[in-house]
Amino acid sequence: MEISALKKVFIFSELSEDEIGIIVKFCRIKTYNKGDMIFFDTEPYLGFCVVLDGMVKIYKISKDGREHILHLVDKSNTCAEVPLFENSGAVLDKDFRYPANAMAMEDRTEVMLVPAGKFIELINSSAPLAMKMIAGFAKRLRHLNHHIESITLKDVSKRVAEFILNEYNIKQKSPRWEKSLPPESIHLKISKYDLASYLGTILETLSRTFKKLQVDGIIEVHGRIITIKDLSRLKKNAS
Amino acid sequence: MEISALKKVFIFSELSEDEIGIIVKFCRIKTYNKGDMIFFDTEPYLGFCVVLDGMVKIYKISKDGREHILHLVDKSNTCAEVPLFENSGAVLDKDFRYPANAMAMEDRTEVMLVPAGKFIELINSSAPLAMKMIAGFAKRLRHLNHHIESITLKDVSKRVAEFILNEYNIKQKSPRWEKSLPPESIHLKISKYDLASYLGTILETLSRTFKKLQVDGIIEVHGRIITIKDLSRLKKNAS
DNA sequence: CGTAACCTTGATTAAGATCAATTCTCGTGG
DNA sequence: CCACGAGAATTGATCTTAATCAAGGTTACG
Repeated sequence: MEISALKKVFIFSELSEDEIGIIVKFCRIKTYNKGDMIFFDTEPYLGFCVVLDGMVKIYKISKDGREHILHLVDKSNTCAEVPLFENSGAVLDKDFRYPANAMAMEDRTEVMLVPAGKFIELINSSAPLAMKMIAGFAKRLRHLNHHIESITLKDVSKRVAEFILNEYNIKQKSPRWEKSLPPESIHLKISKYDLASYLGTILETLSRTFKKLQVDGIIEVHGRIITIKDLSRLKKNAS
Repeated sequence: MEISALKKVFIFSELSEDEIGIIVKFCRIKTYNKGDMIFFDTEPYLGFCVVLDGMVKIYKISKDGREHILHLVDKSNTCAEVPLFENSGAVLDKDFRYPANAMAMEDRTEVMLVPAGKFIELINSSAPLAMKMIAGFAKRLRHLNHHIESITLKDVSKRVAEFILNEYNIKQKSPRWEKSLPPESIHLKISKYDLASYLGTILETLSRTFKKLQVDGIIEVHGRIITIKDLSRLKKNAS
């Protein structure tokens, strides 16, 4: 793992190579295969995770066994930073647990664990780093607010349309992440089961919703490839 | 407005009276009546708000006119801080808007506006203040995650039970906020219409849900007073 | 005592969850 | 190369929950 890759991690992006070097020294990097657990919500909290490669899902299991995905963390993003700041530094408390479960979604998912105590020390001494943390949280807050809004105010079909549009826009911004794909197509990075859970519905309903959008000539679905056939109608659908 | 009251505001709690004095100097305090708008989501962003007294609801209106309450901000809490950090300091941008609408829920709701630019300067120079901001965001993130989980995984009846329990627990912690109320009763600070919106449902459904819990002997509802009759069953109900 | 805001209740409908049965896809070993 | 089997996805039939539509009741307050 080279330090340059870590500069892409948002909360580290403002730091110098030297500063990143200091952080890396007290971290542990581990590689997981698809389906491997990274942490459980029953485990004591040790620190937050940086996903260096692959994809991680953060999810909860309700009492009756249903699963709900809180978010999907891909390369260069972080998870489980929130508990860092919840107890004003008293993270060493043995009763402190991870707030959810984390599972690797791809083979060779690489995760760096940043120990809580060490990191708190560092952030206390660096205002710019603290600012970067805040910005990251702000972004996520905004996203969650929007997500709640979607789930409570929109029906499944609108949420799906919105999701596709969103992925499409992200793809437009980052030039050719996948080259073999035509520009009007997107590639789902997760299974439809997981996507359904993320959108606050279930697999069957998602499947039917895709079908309807397809029959209406708005999109085309081939496995994990979704091709937009009628962008303006898709937009209208997302409302 | 005395400075001591501002020390109760979470993000200011770490500051000295002198430092708070500096902040207050560049802020503007305004009083609103019930139903008055504090800001609209179409308005340019000027800064964040501290609710000094009363209650404020933060909400969005969907295209078809439905309203959804994102959160309720009471005395000593803040709102609209997220945009502060979203544009890495470029908050002076005229295109920057408030992310939602804010309305006063009570007469004589007192709100202090903290201008974005001035506050960013301040926070850049103060690590403890930055830490406080982060902690506040972390707390809110946790709450939103939990809220999403509730809305997607639980039915209305469970959400209502959970809400009542939560209010009950908060009341237990803060000794005698309302003295005339028996300990097993809670007082809704908002209308049932607003509560329904907050819980991701509608007034009629909430009304029926209260009714069912009442018929089952779990709670008793008299206007805005809810009395818990069977705590253990309420807990079981919240699952 | 009248009216407006707030709340309750009932009847109906629609969206989506659940249950169940297939089919599709793809990696693995024979 | 084929066959098998597991996981993923589709499709259909049915059922449940909660939204919608509609009407009436309560409360608060001038």
